[in-house]
Amino acid sequence: MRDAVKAFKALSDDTRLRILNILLERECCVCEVMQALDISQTRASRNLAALYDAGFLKLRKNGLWSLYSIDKDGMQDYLTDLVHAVTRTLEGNKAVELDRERLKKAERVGPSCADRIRTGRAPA
Amino acid sequence: MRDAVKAFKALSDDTRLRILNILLERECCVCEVMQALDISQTRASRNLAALYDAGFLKLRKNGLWSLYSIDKDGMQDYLTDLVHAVTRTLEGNKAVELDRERLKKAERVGPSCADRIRTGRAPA
DNA sequence: CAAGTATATGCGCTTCTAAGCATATAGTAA
DNA sequence: TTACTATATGCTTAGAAGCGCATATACTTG
Repeated sequence: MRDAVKAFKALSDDTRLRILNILLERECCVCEVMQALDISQTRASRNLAALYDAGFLKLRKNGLWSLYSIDKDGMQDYLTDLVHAVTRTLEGNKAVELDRERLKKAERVGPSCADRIRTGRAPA
Repeated sequence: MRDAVKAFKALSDDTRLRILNILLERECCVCEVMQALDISQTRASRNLAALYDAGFLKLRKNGLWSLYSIDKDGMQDYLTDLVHAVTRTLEGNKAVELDRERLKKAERVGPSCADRIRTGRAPA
């Protein structure tokens, strides 16, 4: 039961549902998540870790990048059910559509650069 | 999205998953929940309220009793999906089976009496 | 090797949650 | 009405969660 509680906890947060949403689109590195959701590096990293710990995601390292994606094959069956439920709850949601838009424009650049994109500040 | 988060929050707790489990068996009043899960009146009442607020339960008042049950018909579709997912996560769980056993022996008596049953203390 | 970069994490702060105790509320019964 | 009973709730406290800052870690490149 601990695992089930953990899974539901992982989904009981706005940020993490939004992350799941963009990962349903495609595999992302941390800095792409930052840009798509317009959030800080710490926040992106920590919430990805939470989804990973709960068993929803898999991680592939490529050089400096941590590439997270939904672990469609490795996931427990009941987690797959939950992801479907999430998909349904997010249908037609505005915030979630905006995240998808920003994801399209996201570049695979690091946190400092991504942060400039986020905040609109000029390069140092 | 607020509602979805609320639903997942409602399910991200041991006690509430156990409550859902016994309500899948049958409609219960608060004191039966106390006895089945071996928990206090406050705890039973508050957690039932949380599941109710999230839209999983319906409430029927009969005299002094508040009778809670899973709102199979009135529930949003995605909540139904979640209840199914819960069912699968609880399959074969020992704690949950014990709750079901205790539910069979539970009597529709009030908190003070139920508390004696729970704690094994002699009547005052 | 040193410098640079993408991500993870320790610490601290703030906010949220769970649940106990005591009490309020509402229905019942004499 | 008063006494009793089932449930809800205000107040409080202990613990957990979310996240920012600074820093550590790990990989890459010169």
